[in-house]
Amino acid sequence: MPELPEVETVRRIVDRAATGKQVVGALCTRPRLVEALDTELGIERLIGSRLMAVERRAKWLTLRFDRDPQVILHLRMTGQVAAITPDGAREVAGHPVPAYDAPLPVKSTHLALTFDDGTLVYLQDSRHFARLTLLPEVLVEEYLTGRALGPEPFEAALTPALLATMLTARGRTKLKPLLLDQSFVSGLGNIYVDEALHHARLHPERRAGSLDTDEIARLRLAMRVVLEEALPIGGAHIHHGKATQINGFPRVHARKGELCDRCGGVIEKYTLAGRGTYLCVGCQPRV
DNA sequence: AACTACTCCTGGAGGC
DNA sequence: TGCCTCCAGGAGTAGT
Repeated sequence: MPELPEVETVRRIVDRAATGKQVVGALCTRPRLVEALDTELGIERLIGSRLMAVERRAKWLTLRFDRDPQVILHLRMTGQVAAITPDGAREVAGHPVPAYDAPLPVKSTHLALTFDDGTLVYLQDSRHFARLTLLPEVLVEEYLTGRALGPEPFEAALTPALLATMLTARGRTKLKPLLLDQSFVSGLGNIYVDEALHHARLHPERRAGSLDTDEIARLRLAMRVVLEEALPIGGAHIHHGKATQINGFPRVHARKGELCDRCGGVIEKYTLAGRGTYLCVGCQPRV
């Protein structure tokens, strides 16, 4: 599922392919994908606009144009973005379905932007959860602020001391649902929470307030490490509950029944907070 | 504050 | 092969 590394990969792809170029065609085949705030609805209103920057905050992308409306995009669970440049080169990121080398567009291609040099940007979303918001520039910041996003794990502001304070404030909450809560820390989703907790050798049901100083430091480092190692490989490669390991990642998620690379323990799966949760019984003790 | 349940939605997997 | 059922979960909201 698109989490911070996958969304950052999408950001880089769209930025490389289309920043500085002008929209000459905009087509949306599924009206519910697009919502408009304080502005007229209609993706075709982007025609004539020049893309100035592609920004990311947690899992939210902002496409900045030289005139309104601006675009905020969230891929949710099954969003996928592809950019095809005039030389035929293609870059794809996000959800693995459809296959990255599938001919495009496909049935689930709901949005197509054409730029002035012929570059195409497609949005696929088989389950229709992705949302694209059109809004005036003056509302972009307010919209993102309204998401009440906590700090991203990379932010310098997220010091061990701050994390300790935050954990204390949510002392009775189990780590897994807490790390999934975007208002606590932002950017992690189900995959990276499992990976971070495994890296930190912490059980997903540990209470936030029960961590000692060393464990807090481990958790902080772990969140950074798992995101960092996923970025160069374009995020996790998980398809139908099976992980394809690249450079040893992911280490637990979608690896039920396999053995932990670190301790040789068995990786188990169960449901916690309504989410498929993977952990190593060897190195993530309950206590 | 913490937790559960529900909504959005479809494609693929598994059962028979 | 074909039908059926179930499951996957990011964010938002509502209810306990």
